[in-house]
Amino acid sequence: MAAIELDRIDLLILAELQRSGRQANAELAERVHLSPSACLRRVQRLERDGVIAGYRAVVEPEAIGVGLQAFVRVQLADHGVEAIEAFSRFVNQWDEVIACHALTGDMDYLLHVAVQDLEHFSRFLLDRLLNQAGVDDVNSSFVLRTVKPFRGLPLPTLAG
Amino acid sequence: MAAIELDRIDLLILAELQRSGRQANAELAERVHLSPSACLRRVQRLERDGVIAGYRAVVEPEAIGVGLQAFVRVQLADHGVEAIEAFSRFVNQWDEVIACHALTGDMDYLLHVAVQDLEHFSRFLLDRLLNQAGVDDVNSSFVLRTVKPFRGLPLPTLAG
DNA sequence: TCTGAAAGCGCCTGCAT
DNA sequence: ATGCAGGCGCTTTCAGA
Repeated sequence: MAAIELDRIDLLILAELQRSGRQANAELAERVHLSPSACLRRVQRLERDGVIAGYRAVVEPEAIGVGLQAFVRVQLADHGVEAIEAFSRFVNQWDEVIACHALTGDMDYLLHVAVQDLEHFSRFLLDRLLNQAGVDDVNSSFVLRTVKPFRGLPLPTLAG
Repeated sequence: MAAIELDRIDLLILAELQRSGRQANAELAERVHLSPSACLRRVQRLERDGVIAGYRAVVEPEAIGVGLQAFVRVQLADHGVEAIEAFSRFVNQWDEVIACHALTGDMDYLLHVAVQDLEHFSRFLLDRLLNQAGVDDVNSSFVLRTVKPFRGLPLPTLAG
């Protein structure tokens, strides 16, 4: 999966599509100094090879009523395979959890949570996370300010 | 900015575009049971009002050599306005930092870091974060597994 | 591989409802 | 607000280098 050759132009295309994923192929072609047909073939190849996994609209949280985000560090009560898989199923079906990673360190998981307000978060924490998921300990931190929003992954050679 | 009325169809459109941001307008229109022109108008309005902030290609980390991700909790040495702004400038210009939030709790910031490998991370930590950014203390956790990748924000009414 | 041309399709503006 | 119709631009395929 990691043995796909990407040349300089591929990386330029990826950088452009991470920045602006819906620009017309003609425009993209001009930016990377290629003809539209050659550019399209490269994009389609990147999609087929799974380098580009998809495209997503970036939605402004406040516009849809997401007024509070939190990062919740979680430790499970039971580290058996079944408990781990059950926890994975739960976080995948809860919409408030917008991302979840298993981490090294003294806590097992880091959850990125998006909710309307503190009351919504409280319900999520008490009714769902602490009640259903087999969780032993949680540690919540609320987002005060987004210093750097996600704008895409760093690309080799183009990066510093 | 938060006083924009979104009806049920707007939310359906947002859900669709978060899932698949580059689908043709005709396809989107059919999915939300609208004519293409009516659908396009709504999408353009959502873009103009800033509800849709943009579109982004989703790139597979491993395909571009990002083999290690980490979450780094950071405490600043100095909490003056200048030190805070300097830190913000640094994380915004470092490509390895793919997201950064100021948090409540005993640490000031949470950095989401994407690098090639542990050696790359080591250079980032020692040369950049600890050396230049006015940092007092750091706590790094590495991503073992992504249990739930980011797939978009939760939308009211459509969510549970 | 790329470029260039030709054909088909979808976008996007009118205007009417 | 939605739907319909037209011009226009883009996407996409196919030869040729």
